[in-house]
Amino acid sequence: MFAALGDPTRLAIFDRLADGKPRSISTLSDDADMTRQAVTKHLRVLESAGLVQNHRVGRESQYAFCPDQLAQARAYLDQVAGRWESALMRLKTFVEDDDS
Amino acid sequence: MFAALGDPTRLAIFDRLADGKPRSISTLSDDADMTRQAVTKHLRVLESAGLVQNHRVGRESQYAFCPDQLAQARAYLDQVAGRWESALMRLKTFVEDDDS
DNA sequence: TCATTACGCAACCAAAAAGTTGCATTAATT
DNA sequence: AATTAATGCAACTTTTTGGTTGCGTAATGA
Repeated sequence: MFAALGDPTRLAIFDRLADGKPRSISTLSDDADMTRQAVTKHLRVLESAGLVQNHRVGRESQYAFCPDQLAQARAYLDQVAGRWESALMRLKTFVEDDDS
Repeated sequence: MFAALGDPTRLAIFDRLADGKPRSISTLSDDADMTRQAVTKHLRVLESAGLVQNHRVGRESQYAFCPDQLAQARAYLDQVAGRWESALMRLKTFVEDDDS
């Protein structure tokens, strides 16, 4: 998941789709300075990371933002931050105890 | 930053350092099934992403958790989630207006 | 002092990732 | 029916990345 967002191109696409509007591959390719195939590959990566969803309509395949994994990433970061905070707390307590 | 956490080995190291205790390179290498040099490289990547800090003490260099960038990542994800939420709101309003 | 421990640097290698090109296919348009 | 627009598939090239090995150096300890 972090790996999927780790590429600047993919992060840009992801960021762009965060407004909720689904977009076709060619639409997304238009203002990316690379081939449609390259964009397609990136979209597949984002999709298999669960960050984006695809469904085909007519002759074009629409990619849309998918919030589930995003929430999971936030939860993980929160958990890490929590561990760090409580470690700080223990350190503070230790220092205070030592001080008395 | 996402790229730095995108590698499983680096994520493991980062996660391990989240308890606040600084650790030396060799300590971190001991229970990683790879060379010390490989671990060193990963630590450098984490450091240049601002996720970890290094300071040398005696003959060993201690790497410690660094919360700043973590907070920034959380802020970004929150912002994206926020955009998504408000997009949902607008859609809901639109549907309701359309419904009346 | 001499061995050992912890590290840095640089070259090297293999595998994966990013991107391209060419061609085939399906759907929409006229 | 013929053309065009949107995509898929596959092979290929080029960088990047993850990892190793070899060697040199600074700090520790006996």
